[in-house]
Amino acid sequence: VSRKRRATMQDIARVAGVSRTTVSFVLNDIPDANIPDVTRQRVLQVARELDYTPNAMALNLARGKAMTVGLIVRQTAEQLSIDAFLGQVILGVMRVIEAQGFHLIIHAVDASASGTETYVELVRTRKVDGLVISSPLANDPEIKLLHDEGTPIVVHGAADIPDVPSVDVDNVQGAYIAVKHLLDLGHRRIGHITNTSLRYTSSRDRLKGYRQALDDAGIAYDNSLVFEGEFTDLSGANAMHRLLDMPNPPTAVFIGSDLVALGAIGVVHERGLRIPDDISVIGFDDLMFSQYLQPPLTTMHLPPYDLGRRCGETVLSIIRGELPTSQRLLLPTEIRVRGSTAPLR
Amino acid sequence: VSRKRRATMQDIARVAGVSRTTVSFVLNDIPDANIPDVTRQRVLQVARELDYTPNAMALNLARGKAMTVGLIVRQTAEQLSIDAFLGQVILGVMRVIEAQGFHLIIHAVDASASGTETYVELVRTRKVDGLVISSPLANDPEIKLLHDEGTPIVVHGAADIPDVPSVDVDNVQGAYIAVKHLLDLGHRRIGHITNTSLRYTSSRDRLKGYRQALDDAGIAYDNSLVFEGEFTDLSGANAMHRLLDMPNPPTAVFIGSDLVALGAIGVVHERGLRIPDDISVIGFDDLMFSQYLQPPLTTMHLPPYDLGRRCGETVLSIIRGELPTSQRLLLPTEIRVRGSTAPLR
DNA sequence: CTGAAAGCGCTTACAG
DNA sequence: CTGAAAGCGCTTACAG
Repeated sequence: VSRKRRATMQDIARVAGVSRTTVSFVLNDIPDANIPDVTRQRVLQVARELDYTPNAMALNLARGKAMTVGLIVRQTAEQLSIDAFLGQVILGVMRVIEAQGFHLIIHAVDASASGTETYVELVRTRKVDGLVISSPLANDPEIKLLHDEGTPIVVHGAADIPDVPSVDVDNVQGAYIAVKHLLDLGHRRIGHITNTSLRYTSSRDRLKGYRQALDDAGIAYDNSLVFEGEFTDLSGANAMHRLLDMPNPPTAVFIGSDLVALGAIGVVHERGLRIPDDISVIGFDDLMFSQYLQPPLTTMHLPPYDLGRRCGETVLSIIRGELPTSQRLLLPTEIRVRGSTAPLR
Repeated sequence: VSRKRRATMQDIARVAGVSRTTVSFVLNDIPDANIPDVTRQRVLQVARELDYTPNAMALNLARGKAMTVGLIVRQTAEQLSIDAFLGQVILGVMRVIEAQGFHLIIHAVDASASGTETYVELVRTRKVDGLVISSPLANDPEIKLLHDEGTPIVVHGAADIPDVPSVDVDNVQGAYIAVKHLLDLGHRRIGHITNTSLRYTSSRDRLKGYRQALDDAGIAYDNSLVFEGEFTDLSGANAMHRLLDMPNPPTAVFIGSDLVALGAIGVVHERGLRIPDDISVIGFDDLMFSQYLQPPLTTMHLPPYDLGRRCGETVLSIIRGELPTSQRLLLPTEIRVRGSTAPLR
């Protein structure tokens, strides 16, 4: 079962009795090269007979483009396993770039690792023409570095790196809407469990929205009502325990991630409390299963596919040398009011 | 912000005052080339100064290897969005191949599309050295074709293509265990909703396990108790409606996918019935959220990360020219008994 | 209209 | 020990 040697342009040239140049011109449909139709047809015919397919490595080397973009996912194995979004984001990026003849190399790097040598290598070796970096930390030094070197790069999920184009969901606004919803229901003592460490901008922005909403309602920010989640259900469970252990626990809680909410909700049930009767819960992300919880989870819906699509469009436009129209693209989020939130009793 | 031109071996050779050959020998640490240490150090020094990184396109062209493997996902956008496994499988493949210096190109192709021109192109253009194909249909003609042409290829999630190496979960055994569990609880009238169309081998194998378990218990197979799911919660809802509309509905149902089960469970609740009191439900896949349902879903646990890992190891060994030790690798599945199944009343 | 030639950046026998 | 040269498979000015 040895691999059969594939035909090259050289082979076509030989069989068709023309030069490699002519073959290249015909196959690439070069407009200026006025190849007579007889020659053209002959070349095409031979190419078909030899089952010719261009060698991408040679072609890309000659053209100086890898025709590949890298998608860097900054998450640990665990986070990745439960991130229901990833598939959609990947798909969005993929569809857009494949439509332009590019392919997608995906690479995961642990959030903990410095990661310098991993994805920087991808661009230094020119295996990729550009990068989409998902969920980086608040200040990844490599990103700025790569960007300053002229690497086409777009950040998804964090946006405070100066000058680097980014696509993100409007976390501040989303969190604001979520907390506003609770306030409108009459809640005044509202807890918050972040989606992850405050080293992540998503987490910081959602906290900011939470604070703004409270502020606008004239409620003082109480730091003892805020706990950090860590992308996991377990972290949500821990935080909820501490919230419920308080002498004066909140009547509602805004959780920055449906996944984290899952663990938190489990704890509420474990303790024999009822949602939303005893405590209202609103999440963030609108994961697929959120609507199936008992009661269905009120949450903020994100557009993961669109996020991927916009990321893809942005890198491509930078690669093509067009400047992106917007340096920073914020996609809106939408509230999905379901059964887990109710008026304060 | 124009991209700065990166140094080439030529540059190093010029600056260090040696030939490109010598540079290549030093940088690649060729054992036979007995380069004197002074020369070696000088070359390495210059390489460092020029911030040299080899050009992957040139290197790969010269070596005739793309150092890339493709992961083909045969799912529609919708399926992909809710497939919580994908992330883990991708990660498993990635970790293994990156450890060997390879990268992962991921490509989704609609289950409906014939898909000939999409991923076959990936290998014809030599953009990838091998392929992992996930969840193909029962008989994808391209796979056999590629395999016969000598393409290193491993199939994940279907395994009845002659001679083509595959890695899968033991679906027959898993389904058998699941149904056996219901039988042991005293159920005799057991419905089945498949995970997807019977064109998929996973679906067929799970149906087979269901039949075997019934058979071993001396229960005749009743076709009217079996409905096809389609990877979606909605399809599960539809099937459950039909099951419950029967004059003599089942007391338990084995659903070939937790996702499909989600829809089915919703219908049970909608109708005011209780799980497991009125009907026992067992799923398959053990998705992350399954344990959080009310009641927690009894289901069969799969090892997605390991599946990815084994797939990666297998393609790599084929690429390296070692024959895979096992043509067909079946990973075991484990039952997770939780609250959704109970003894027949 | 078409070919010879140089180039993309690397590898690797083959000579000295 | 090290260099000149051919090769990987393509592109693309530059001549005729």
